[in-house]
Amino acid sequence: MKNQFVADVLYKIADLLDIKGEIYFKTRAYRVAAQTIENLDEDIEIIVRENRIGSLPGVGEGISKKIRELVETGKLEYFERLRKEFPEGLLSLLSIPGLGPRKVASLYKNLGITNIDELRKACIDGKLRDLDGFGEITERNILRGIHLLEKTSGRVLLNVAYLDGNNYQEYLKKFDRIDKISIAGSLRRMRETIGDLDILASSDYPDELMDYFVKYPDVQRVLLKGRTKTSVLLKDGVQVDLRVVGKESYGAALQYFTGSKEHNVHMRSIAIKKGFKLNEYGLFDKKTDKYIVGRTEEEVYNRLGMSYIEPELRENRGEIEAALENKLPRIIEYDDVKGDFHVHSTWSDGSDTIETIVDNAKKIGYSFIGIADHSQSLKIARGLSEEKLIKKIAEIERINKKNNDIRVLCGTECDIKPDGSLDYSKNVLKKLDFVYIGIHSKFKMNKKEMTRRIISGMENEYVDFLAHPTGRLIGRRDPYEIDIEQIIDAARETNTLLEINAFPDRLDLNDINIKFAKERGVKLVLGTDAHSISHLHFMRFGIATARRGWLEKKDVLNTYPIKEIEKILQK
DNA sequence: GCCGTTTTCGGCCCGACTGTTTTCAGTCG
Repeated sequence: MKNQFVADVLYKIADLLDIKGEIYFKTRAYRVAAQTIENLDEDIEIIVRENRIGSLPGVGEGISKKIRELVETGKLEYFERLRKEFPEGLLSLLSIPGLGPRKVASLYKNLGITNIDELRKACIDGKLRDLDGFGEITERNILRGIHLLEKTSGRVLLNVAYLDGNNYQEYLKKFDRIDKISIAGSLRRMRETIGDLDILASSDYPDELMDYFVKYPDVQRVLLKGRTKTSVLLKDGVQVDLRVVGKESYGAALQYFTGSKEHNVHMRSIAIKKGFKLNEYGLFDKKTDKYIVGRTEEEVYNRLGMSYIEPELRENRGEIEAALENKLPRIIEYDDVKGDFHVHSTWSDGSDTIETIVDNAKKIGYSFIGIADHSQSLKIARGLSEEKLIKKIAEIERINKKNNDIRVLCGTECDIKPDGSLDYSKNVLKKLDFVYIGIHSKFKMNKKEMTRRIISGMENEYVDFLAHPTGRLIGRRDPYEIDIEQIIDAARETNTLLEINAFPDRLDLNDINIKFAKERGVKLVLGTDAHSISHLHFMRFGIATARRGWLEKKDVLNTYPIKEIEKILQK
């Protein structure tokens, strides 16, 4: 699929046009089109072939032509020309906090700055302060921005932000003149990475609340401070924004600050069409400015003729249209999951014994727990030989006899070898309660070979689940070269469930592919890939990703009663 | 550049804060 490639080119065109000083609405048009392509659950090449580009929302005549050229030739003349007008590194300057297209253009035009290193030097030399609109403070802020960008690459993983957010929220709840408080922003939507953390509160004492907010022990620096908005930088590099609004605006503000930006833009344009004005203070009559609703999010959605939209769905991927028709799926809830399939024990590279894992699973309230250790060829992770695996099956039988309130399932995470064969014989595989397969070596095969390798694995009759299907590690390793559509189709044909690996740096499959798999009739299975009992709680992030992929309870094996799961696995 | 219960031209989401100004442009979300 070339979808991401096409979207990236459109985003870059928008950035370049911004720097060129093109009108805002033109560059926005490119970004809207890019977002549409990015969120498609269909291959753009097929859409081009069938002459359906023009029917995509936000894609008109001009951009249609450009997409066609890009898909058919792999290049775009217009983009190449535009790119030649500016040096290569200029776009990277836009990712520095505080620098937008106007300032970047001025830096380039007046000082000839083309990349981050040159900008850093110019700041240190005090060259920026003479430019219109720049000063000494700007220089310092840019230097800080560069430092921050290099330290954190701008975003943190969901689990880090989740912990920071909850701890901060607990601290703020101790302020006794606070009425309401919620996490908002991309953390509330449970995106896989979080740029900064948004917290919303309502209080009749905003000044005192802001004073209390900046005294949090983990605060490194206060970035800005006002009556309604204050931002701080935590010691771990995460930025936290607190917004304070009145009670009558709380729902509208929560809706607004939860985003996504694209969801909000769409919401507001619907409000306008229906004769309203929507902002963070409420829903107002467009003509008279009279306040209509705003205390709760439900009120806002309902008054606009929509059903309530869960935060995880708010990415402008069709949820607004579905809510208008009252056709949103009832997505899986966080307490629907009855157990975990993907847990490593001391038998391979896990740090806890099966008994400890079982005790913790019981405490969580699970009705089953699946132990899936590595297979024999994965020496680095102390993969089990067939003999050892047989012994492990016996140990799990013993543990099951001692425990009536939880069922322990013995599985494996069996390696798919480069030739597509599996790392255990069928004789052994058939003795297990379930079989995960996964890629753990030779990641750099070409697309055709890698796709064939994985599909060969799935064709084995004893295989139940495909672990971390794309192999990506967020921020560290790209997905393997695979044809995800072929994999999804093969999963349906071979009755293999695709995993949503809940480990925070994997979250694999991701939300878009999950939605795609569901639409193709494939079921999914959640696994934490826990290597210690503290990782069992990562399940939350897997469920969040399932919710972002529009999954319902029935789409996820972990929500079924254990009797039914055993029946399904025996087939 | 896109789009149409305000429509084929003229809008396009909108408010807060900062730094640089002396009334506002730029950035952010």
